[in-house]
Amino acid sequence: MPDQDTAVFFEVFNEIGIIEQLSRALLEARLPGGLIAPHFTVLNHLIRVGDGRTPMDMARAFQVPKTSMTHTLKGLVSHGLVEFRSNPDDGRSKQVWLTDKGRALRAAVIADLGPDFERLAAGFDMERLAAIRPVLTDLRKYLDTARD
Amino acid sequence: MPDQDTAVFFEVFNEIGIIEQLSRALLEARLPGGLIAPHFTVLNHLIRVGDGRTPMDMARAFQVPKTSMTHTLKGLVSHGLVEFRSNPDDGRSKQVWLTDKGRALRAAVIADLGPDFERLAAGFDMERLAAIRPVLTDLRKYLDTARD
DNA sequence: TATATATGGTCCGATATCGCACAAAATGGA
DNA sequence: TCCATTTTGTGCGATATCGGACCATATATA
Repeated sequence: MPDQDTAVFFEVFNEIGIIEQLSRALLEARLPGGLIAPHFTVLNHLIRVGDGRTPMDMARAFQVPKTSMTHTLKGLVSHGLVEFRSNPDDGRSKQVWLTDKGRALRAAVIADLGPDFERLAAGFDMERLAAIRPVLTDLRKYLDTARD
Repeated sequence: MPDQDTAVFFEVFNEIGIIEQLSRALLEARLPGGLIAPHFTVLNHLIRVGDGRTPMDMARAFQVPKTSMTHTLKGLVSHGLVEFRSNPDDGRSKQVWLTDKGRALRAAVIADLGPDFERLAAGFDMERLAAIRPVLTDLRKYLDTARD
């Protein structure tokens, strides 16, 4: 029988897993053909933390194998949404930079999601949602640092 | 520029996506070889809502294509964790039942996660985590009904 | 400096995910 | 009842994910 704290984690992670699947479906419904959630996630990450990250930086940030990141980036490059530049500080690695097309696509997808979110906001208490955001942010940061 | 409500949804879904990836890594580190998160998720779902669901029931519950569910269930059957029974009410479909081995495995994995969660609980304010759980549950239910 | 070890990225093969098409069975309407 | 439509599950091919191996480069150590 799990104790109280572990039960809370278990239940929270379980709910988060289901919500992630549902929200991913919402997102992918607005992505152009050939792009899936991981592609958008990378574009978004590069906006949030800034251009010029290396593939390994992002593989670690998303806790995915570096081979998966290679593959995702290859898709983004082939669509002209990001570009590689050599890393002046480290000959082994590359930097990933957004193209104008990449920035524009991210903005367009977010704009397209607007009506979806508007519709959802009409049926849910947004005060409660806004209230949990800081906790989720802290939890995300905590889990991110707690893995070693 | 997205309005306030859509921004909240966007940020919450973004945090949830990252937390899901991190928590999935925690889970899969405790699963025996050959099993990945979707396998465990199915076992867990069958405990939560009860045995005897059909593959389509679960594909809908997880918002996953039915072909993906077929594949996941095939893996669980091959490991002896669930079994199919014919559906007396509908000749097209099957029912999925947990085996003793399946129930035991789920319990063992949860037990193995205990220490991980204990360690995490030591560094995070569990009051705040417990407080967001009902909101996540309501959000999950809301999103689940809002898709049509 | 010379060498061993660690790290970044890619290739390759195995498994997972998913859209499409199909067959079997159920449902609904004439 | 008959037939069209819907629904459930699976086979198949294309893409995604991931572990292991590998090379190039950086870092640590003697």
